[in-house]
Amino acid sequence: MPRQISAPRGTRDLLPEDGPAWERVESVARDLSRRYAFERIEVPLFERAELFARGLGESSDAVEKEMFRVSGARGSDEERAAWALRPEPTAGIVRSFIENGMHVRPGPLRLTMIGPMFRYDRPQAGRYRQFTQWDVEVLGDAGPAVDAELIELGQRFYGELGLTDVVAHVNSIGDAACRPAYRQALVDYFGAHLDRLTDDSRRRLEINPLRVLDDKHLAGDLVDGAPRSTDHLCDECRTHLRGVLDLLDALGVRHVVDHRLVRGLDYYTRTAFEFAIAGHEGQQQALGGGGRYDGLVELLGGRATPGIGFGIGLDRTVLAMAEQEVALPSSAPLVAVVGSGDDHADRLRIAATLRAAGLAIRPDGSTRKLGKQLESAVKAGATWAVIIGAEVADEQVALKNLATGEQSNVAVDLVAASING
RNA sequence: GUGGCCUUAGCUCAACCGGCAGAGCAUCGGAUUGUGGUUCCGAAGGUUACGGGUUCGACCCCCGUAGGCCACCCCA
Repeated sequence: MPRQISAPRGTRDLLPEDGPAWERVESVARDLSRRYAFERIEVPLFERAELFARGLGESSDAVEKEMFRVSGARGSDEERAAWALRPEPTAGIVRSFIENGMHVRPGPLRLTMIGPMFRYDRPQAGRYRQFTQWDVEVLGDAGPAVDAELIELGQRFYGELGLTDVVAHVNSIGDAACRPAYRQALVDYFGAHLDRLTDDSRRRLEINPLRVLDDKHLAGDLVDGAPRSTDHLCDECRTHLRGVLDLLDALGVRHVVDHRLVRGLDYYTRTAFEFAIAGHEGQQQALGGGGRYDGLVELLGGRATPGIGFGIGLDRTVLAMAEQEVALPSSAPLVAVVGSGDDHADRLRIAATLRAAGLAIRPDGSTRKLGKQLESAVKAGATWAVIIGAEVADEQVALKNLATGEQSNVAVDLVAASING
């Protein structure tokens, strides 16, 4: 017996019973993408590692310790270390935007994608090394209206899935004009309380002071006394944030201003937001997040173009739906086609006819007795059975409702209407 | 990357102090040749995660590895 091989750490298989919830989540995401006029884009699952290092920032966790390196079979060590699986979608999409000269397209450009992301992190419930995100990006729109529109879109997504208790956390972390002063204010403040910081935070204070605010070990009074980014915004950033918040109020979108929300990636400017679910204080409460990245396109070599987007974690969304026991819409009826003896030609012929009429058909391929075939049909989730007998000579079959047991002879042409009626 | 708990049949779990690995559910087959769900009978399913060690003897004790869960770090 060969040794058994198991799935890589931090990955899992989606099994047939997981299908309906994922179908639901993906179909709502796709339908909202359509209704919000996003166009589909696909970019590679791996890129040059340098793209992520430059785009997300060397000091971001995703680059510093979660980069999932891949190597080609040939080439120098240098070449083989040059690739990484994407930890998030934005850098690749912006790369594609620049590379394909998309700035000449009529803007603003609204792009969307659903696909797997990879982070070499320690696995935990709701945290995987391969996970799936629904991503939307808008390039070429600097105004606050699009910020509000995206936050509203995220909230609508959860709402349409039946997830309650999702709150949008919103903050502004300023831009190139005002962030340096805010950084300095944080350095001054936390520098005066070095003894109360963790080692990690002391290190962050030098590399990226904003992220000290992320530290959950920070004492409450230290947090309350810390400088707030919203108090250090330049006029443009303050006006922008005001605009976003006013629009959210006008739209009735549930949100809170969260002064500790700074986001882990370096490319964000101004608006940062996160969708958090209640009841997960601390842990994996972030179902999705995003923000504005007005400097990223230029940073990656394109002409200056404002951008904003979000990524929503579909794994955590599915998990939250299971926890809250959200009901899934009932699926289309499944019809089994059963018969007796070796009448498979009739079974398959009628199955094809019914499929052409749009029904989901599961023909029984066995020669087992009818009772066994019906039993297996029920176990497979069929709600109707088409039983083929002598009447097939007149293009008639017995149509049985497996829930009620009712049965009657119906012309093959009328089966679909009988079931759907 | 740090720490704690855990791993026995597909699933949920038993197995006394170290003495022949079991049950329920699920699966498959059968209960006088055309109708399922209940019931009854039966079958199959295991290198006890993997590798070493101690012992006459290891699911059980020791070491290592892998994986899972939880809490950190951080995030989706």
